[in-house]
Amino acid sequence: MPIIQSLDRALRILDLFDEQESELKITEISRKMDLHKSTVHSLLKTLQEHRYIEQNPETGKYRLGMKLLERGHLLLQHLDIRAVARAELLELASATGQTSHLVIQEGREGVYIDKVEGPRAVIRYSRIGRRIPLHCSSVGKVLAAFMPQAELERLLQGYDFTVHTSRTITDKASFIQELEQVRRDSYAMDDQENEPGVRCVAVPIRNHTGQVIAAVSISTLISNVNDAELQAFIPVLKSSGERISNQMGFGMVKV
Amino acid sequence: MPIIQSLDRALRILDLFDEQESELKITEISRKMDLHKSTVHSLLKTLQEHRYIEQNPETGKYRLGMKLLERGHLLLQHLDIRAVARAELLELASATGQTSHLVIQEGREGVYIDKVEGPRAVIRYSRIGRRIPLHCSSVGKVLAAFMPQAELERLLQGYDFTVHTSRTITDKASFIQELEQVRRDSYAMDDQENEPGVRCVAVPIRNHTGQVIAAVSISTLISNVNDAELQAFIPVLKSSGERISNQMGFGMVKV
DNA sequence: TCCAATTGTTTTATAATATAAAACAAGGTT
DNA sequence: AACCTTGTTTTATATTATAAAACAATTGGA
Repeated sequence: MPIIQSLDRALRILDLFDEQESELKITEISRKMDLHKSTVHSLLKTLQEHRYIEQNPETGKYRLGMKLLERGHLLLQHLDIRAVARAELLELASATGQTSHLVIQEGREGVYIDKVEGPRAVIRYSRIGRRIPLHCSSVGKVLAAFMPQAELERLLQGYDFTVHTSRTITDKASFIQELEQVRRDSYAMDDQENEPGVRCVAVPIRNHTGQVIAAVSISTLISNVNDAELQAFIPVLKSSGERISNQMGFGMVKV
Repeated sequence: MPIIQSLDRALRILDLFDEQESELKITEISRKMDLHKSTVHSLLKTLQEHRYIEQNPETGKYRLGMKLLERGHLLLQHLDIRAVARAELLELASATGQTSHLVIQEGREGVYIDKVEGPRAVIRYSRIGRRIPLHCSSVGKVLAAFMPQAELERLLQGYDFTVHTSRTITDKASFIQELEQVRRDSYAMDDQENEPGVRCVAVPIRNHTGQVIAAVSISTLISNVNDAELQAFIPVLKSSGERISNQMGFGMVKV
């Protein structure tokens, strides 16, 4: 495998640090790497320029730099939530027989980014990439309920509570009350508010900082799924949401 | 400033990724960097070997690798302990009037990584970055007592029990016995073993896995602090150590 | 289905750079 | 004050990184 020796060496310098050794001297690195100290110096100065390494001004020693944190966070953001959630969506669809969705927020709407139809599913309208309103969908209520307060206030400025069915929430005060209920219950339901005859429940998905980044839901027809069956789906869905969140880093102890 | 060009280029490749672009093709990187694609390929393969970059097997594109997360977490650990402990050191110094230290292990010694001098403090010899022996200091005894058994055995192989005062422990058997006492008491004391006239007590700091990663101590002069006063410092110090450990994730249960 | 275009990967000659020896500057210890 | 250690700088040259060329694999369009 082709390799760039000087890059290889620099990355191995980054590996020298561990929990006990947060700082290292040039001469220590030189000895551990069996490289001349002026070679080590050049490598360190390049790493330093890019902020992967910094020099403690008090001791002259070197330590890991903030760029690692920055790039590491970016990586976390990129972890494909779809890939992580896919197995859970399959499991939900199988366990309930219904359609399960994965939705993220884009601006003032939700967007379907994945969907699995169960064996008894008859919900066909949703499509990946399609948008869904926040005020009258279970996933939308979840996303709105758990967004930061300031962001929610900005969202509601001039928000258009379009009527979808006779049961749609159409005023701000009722919506806010609904969101408080969602926070208490840790799930949301839209009971024919978006589509006549269709009931959905949704729960939040959190990332490593606890921030809600998506919602996962189960969608049903009232003609196919009675009240008791729907209620029984809620803990199953909650467990699923928790597992996805864990895989997204939520609950990982601050390290 | 001296610079390694190939390292510089590799680190700039890592900078190309952002929130919108989590994956990049070799040809895209080649164009953005104005480098030949075989040059880019070599850089990417070296980064990949060290897990700073990985290749999506489905698309052939490249993305940031898990090593950034790992090194980033390590950095967080290093940052946190000083920042987290700083407030406690200030509190300890204030509450006891003495000097408080934060020490981590490096090889066969401890290293001061922070220090706060209290209003009644007269201990001046310690300096950040300075090393301290494990066998005759309170912080050293803590670090040795709570390290993994195999690591302790390796440490003691050929360990030089240098004499610092007439009270220094100078043989392995006595030292091991002392460490057993430290484990039972959950604190260590050096009673003029490192420096005549100086007595110190120290307690462990644990991370989220329970591993001891540092020690925090109070240092006193026997001429300024009598036995009863020193004994009264111990529970204060223990509480401080526990608070620091909690902030380092120790004791947190995974959701 | 076939073919062209594009992209990823490999090889290797040589232009360009990384390396370390030597020297200097700064800090720490005795 | 003197000596030792460590960090930093300079520069000749040994060594490597680079890219041109070629090949392999994949993708997209007709």
